[in-house]
Amino acid sequence: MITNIEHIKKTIEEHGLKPTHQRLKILEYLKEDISHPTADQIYSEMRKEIPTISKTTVYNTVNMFAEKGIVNALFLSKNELRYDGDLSFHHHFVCEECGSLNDIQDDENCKYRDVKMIDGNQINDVSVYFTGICKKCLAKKRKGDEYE
Amino acid sequence: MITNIEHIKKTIEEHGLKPTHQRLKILEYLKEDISHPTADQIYSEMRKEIPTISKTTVYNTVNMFAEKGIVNALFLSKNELRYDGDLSFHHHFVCEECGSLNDIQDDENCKYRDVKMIDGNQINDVSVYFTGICKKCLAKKRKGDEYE
DNA sequence: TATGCTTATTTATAATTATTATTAACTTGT
DNA sequence: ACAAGTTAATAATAATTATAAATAAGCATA
Repeated sequence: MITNIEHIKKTIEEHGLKPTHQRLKILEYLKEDISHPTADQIYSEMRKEIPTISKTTVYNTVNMFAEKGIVNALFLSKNELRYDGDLSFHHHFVCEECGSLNDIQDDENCKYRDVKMIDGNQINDVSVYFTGICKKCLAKKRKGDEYE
Repeated sequence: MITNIEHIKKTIEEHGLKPTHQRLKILEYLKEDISHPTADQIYSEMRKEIPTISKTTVYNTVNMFAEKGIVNALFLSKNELRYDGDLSFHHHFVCEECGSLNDIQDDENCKYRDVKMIDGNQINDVSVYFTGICKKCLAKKRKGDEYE
């Protein structure tokens, strides 16, 4: 699926927002970048193309996007609110060693996917977060062990 | 299960920490209170019994507890880091309307409970967060509809 | 049991950082 | 050109962390 600029524009308009230059660029970036950037990282990236952009605009825009459900806000660790333009059902893994964040594809182990109601509460969304030690850090550890 | 002060003390010592008055009281509170308080709420509560306690101590203590795995840190929304003294496997539900936070007991729908490895990454912990509209807010809405 | 010494812990203060509020300037469509 | 919405610059707020001084606890020695 190609996420071209026309598609981006359509998404923004469909949610009742005007497709301004800033909004188009920010959403385009969030759809293409898989690193789940913070508002500050988005700001730095946007300044390359829109040098006059302000942090306020970035915050306003991503907040609106998140409210409208155009992107997902990820609460992964203290002082780090990240944004994810990938709306497909997937999970997130944070490495306790290096702090890296990776997507985990749902493999049918989470049966909550289609749950609509629990204990009388209406469920709109489910997020699954994993923490542990990532592939790379495990390899590094094993390599370290050889010389101990 | 009674979480008495001796048990609290043992838990702290077993994790290599000295069972100071402040630490005992903070952990005792986190084990008894089910409201998942923020650091600030813990600070307010502790001042009732330890009027000289500082915020720094609260932050240091809960950070250490979370690092050692004595309590869980919950990242639920921006600007709100909450702490949970209940280490049993359970999930959390945040109401989009009123912001309330409730526990959700695991009902075997999350098969990730015992997963130890995904894509070569070592999994140490899994957290499931639900968002939606809580029982109370649903009732309020229905009541409101009657008069529309 | 008391005394000093050492280290860990707590406290008070200041600094930092992420985010939001405010308001003026700017765009865009009619 | 006008009106409405959007952006940008600045200031304000709030959560958290850093720093360093004060306190408390542990322990050996007398």
